Amino acid sequence: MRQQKRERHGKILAALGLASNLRVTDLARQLGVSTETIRRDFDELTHAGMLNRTYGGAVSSLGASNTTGAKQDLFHAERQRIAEATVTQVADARILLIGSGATTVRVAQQIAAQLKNITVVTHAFGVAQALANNGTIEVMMIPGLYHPEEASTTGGHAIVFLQSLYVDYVILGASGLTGDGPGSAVPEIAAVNAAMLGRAEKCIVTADRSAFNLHYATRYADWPRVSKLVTDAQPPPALLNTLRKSQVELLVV
Amino acid sequence: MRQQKRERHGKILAALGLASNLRVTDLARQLGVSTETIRRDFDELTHAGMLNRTYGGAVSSLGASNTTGAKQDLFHAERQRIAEATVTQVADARILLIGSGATTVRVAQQIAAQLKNITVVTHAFGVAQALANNGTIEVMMIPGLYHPEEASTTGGHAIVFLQSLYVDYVILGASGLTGDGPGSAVPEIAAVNAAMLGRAEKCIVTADRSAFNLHYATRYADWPRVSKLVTDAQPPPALLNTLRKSQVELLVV
DNA sequence: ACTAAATTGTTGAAATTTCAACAATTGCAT
DNA sequence: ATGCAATTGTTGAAATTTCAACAATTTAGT
Repeated sequence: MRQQKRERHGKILAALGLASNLRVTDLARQLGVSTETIRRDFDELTHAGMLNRTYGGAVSSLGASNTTGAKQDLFHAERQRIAEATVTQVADARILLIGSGATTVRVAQQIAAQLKNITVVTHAFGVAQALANNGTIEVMMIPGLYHPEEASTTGGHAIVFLQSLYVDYVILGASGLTGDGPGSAVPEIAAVNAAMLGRAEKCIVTADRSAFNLHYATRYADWPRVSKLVTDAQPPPALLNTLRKSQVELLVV
Repeated sequence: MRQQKRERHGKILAALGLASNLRVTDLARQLGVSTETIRRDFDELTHAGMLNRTYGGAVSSLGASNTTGAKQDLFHAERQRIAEATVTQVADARILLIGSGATTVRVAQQIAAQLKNITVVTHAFGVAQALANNGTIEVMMIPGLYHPEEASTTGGHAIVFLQSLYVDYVILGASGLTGDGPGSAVPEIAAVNAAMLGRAEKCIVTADRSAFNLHYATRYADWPRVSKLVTDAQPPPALLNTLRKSQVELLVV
């Protein structure tokens, strides 16, 4: 009967692929064994790191939680400081645009906590949901093709929509910062960022130190068009020089 | 106090991003409210299609379809049957519109599992995220004001955007089905639904039996404009009669 | 066939969750 | 301020799960 156990474990894992969460009782009936057997199976599979227990059941440990989890934690504290500093820069805003990325979502959470009675236009799902907490903020979603990895809308519809806007500030993230300008690893996002850039009085770029000197094909702006750069470490000398020449206000937190 | 509720819902959603599964008890202690409050929050967020209940907790609905939990979500199995039946009705579609609600999110999950190379236009975050995994489906988000409780876009921008579309099918949910027509509990959603209705060759309404004879102020359609109704139980006689007179094709699964 | 070990089932009590009904509180409009 | 509606808290009983202990069954090796 040793083999039946392996078979069962395989079935359990397969079932987890179909259903995000399983219940001890259902699985016992489904596989024709007692609930205690399933419970013991869960224990073993949990120990092997294949699933996580819930009260009465189990969920896959391969869920969406760990996709970006580790990466986000890496600069968690830094992003928090960047977000807090960025919010102080837009305290007088009445309407603003916010781009996509881990840092901008953090900024949105800070805005939700500190500002009131403003309007935010965004193409990032995470930003919209972060701002929804605050009942006094109106959130406008930009149309477009949904981009799963960035959880944002992109494409022509997004860019056309932006043409009819003009706001106080635009807050953008960046995965790369070079002498040429800020860039994004995702071309579709870069295109939307570029379109956003022209639609605001002032442009604030936020990025942590990991973006320094990272070069991506899709640069979305020239430095002279950027008003402020908020980051968590002193940029390398060459970049620093370009920033000064381009009159970009630098904020290191 | 309405604001605290939205805040909590946002925190719950955020917590789901960190931990793939949450427990009612933990969340209650963490947010400093009673377990019953969390339970009610879960109910509402489930209705919006943002999460799935487990015994004692909840998991993100972004995973896959959930074949368990008859008692957890009272109409879980029914919704699954409705979703499966609905997909068979649109198997020949090349482009379709999908509305918001727990049932339509489930339909989207089924579509992601079964259809390929189609375009879906939606205003519901949950629908977009459900379809994202299937690499062959193009998802277009409708612009508009973000509505936290329904996790959908609404308002004038959404309705104007819809005017430029014409698709094969539109799939809508309904919180109430009366002799007058299908209705939504949320006026903003009803307005978008009404706008969607005119932009498709055929209109399919999906609703579980709990919607029968529920009357809301915001009816979004007359029955003659509905092509099919997919539900899980025989409607009451009066409604049945109206459906027949209005030539609504009825599908009970 | 026999034994020892592993696996699985059974049972009842304890812990936890759910559910419904009702009370208390809060927010908002008149 | 007053009243109404929405939100939240409280309570106790019912349903469900967990846990530990023990019994029954199956497997593997000799």
